[in-house]
Amino acid sequence: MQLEKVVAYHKALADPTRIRMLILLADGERNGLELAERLSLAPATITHHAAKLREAGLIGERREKNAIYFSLNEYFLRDGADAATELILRSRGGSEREETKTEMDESRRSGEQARREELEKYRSGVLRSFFDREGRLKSIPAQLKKKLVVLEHLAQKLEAGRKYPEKEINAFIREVHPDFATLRREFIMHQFLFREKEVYELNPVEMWPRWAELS
Amino acid sequence: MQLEKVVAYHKALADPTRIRMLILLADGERNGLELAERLSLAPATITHHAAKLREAGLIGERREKNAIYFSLNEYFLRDGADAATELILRSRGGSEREETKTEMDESRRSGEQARREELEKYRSGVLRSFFDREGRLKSIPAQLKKKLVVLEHLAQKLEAGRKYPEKEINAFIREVHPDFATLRREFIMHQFLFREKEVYELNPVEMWPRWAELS
DNA sequence: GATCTAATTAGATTTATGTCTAATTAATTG
DNA sequence: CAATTAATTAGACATAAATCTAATTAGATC
Repeated sequence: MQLEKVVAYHKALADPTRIRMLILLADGERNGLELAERLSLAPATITHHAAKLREAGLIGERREKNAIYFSLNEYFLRDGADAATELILRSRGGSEREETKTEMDESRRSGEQARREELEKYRSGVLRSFFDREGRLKSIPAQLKKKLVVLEHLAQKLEAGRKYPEKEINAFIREVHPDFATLRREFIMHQFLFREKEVYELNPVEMWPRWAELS
Repeated sequence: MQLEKVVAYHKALADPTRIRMLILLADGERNGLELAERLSLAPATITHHAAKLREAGLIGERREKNAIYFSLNEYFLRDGADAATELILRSRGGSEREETKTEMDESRRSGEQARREELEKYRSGVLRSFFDREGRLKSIPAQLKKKLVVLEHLAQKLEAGRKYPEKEINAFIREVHPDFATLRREFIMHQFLFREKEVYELNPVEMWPRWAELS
């Protein structure tokens, strides 16, 4: 998933030897033995680190004779850095009030409490109007906020960390609505689920969209 | 040093739990127990991760009552990402020829060989004219390229990985030139050395400036 | 095909890291 | 000051990671 990608990227850069390799490569191609020599390491160690950099997409390689020349993938380097900040900061932005709890007096606090209740009322209202008594989805809401409420409700029935093959996801969705293809796509688009080669998995809740902040 | 800072930053982000904490914090302050609850972890685990995020400067904290509220330091998040790409890509840029070894025929190759010899000739020329027979520096070159040759020459006499207290560095420099303050500053400015509270240490050679590419 | 060079794999070792439980400290409130 | 709540520390455990040596594979060359 996105999260794991970001973690892998940072893991790749979380070692001084690998950074030094990249600095060297930023200056031009180098083969394994050259890198080993420059960094005073055994060739096997270079192979080890090269594998990690390769997985993160940070280097390219090219064979010449029986040597392999590594090069820096500058694009991925910049791109990975962006992906991380975006993943983390994506959500934040809407409210932006930044009002600390210290400053909140009792009346405000109960105002917050009231808001929570109001949201829950909105939520249950949406659910009541879009699901029938058997728990089947009558239709897919057109309005974004309502759609997210519905998707969240369904996503909560899935198990965190468990891997669902496509068939299973389809079956799960079909239990509540015939158009499993559309709903499956919505789950992906809105980051409730992520797919990795035909296998679906729940994203951590922090990555789910926050409909409460929508108009 | 810079390198270690960059590594520490990436280490901090190289764990899914910590990323999830930051995502949560991007949405607003949270105290330890709240985080533990949201992530289904023991409070002690949050303390552990908070320490790492704190070291990397990625979070701020604020005490209220007997709870501690953490918040995302958005500035450091973006800044750290930049620092990394800059450290790696800094040097590259000058030549930019990007001509692979495959394309190089024999004549080109010997041209490269010739260049290397020429550089070495330049280098020894500079050293001969700026150092006297006792190995003392006659004067600090004004021209950047020559200055770098001189600094590199001196830096090579220091031991990689060893920590030099200020006194020692001063003594080392004074052996070849009376103005140790100026030279010490030059070493820092040009990234041969880095300082961390009165202690100096050699940067890895990849971080040294490449005078060969200067005019 | 024998030889050489470069890279990889396998396996061992050591160190670092993430998580937990239990005990402890810190601050707040009755 | 007793009781409560939140955070930290200490220690244990399990897993992951970095490095090395030795053996193996891959390609090129004689």
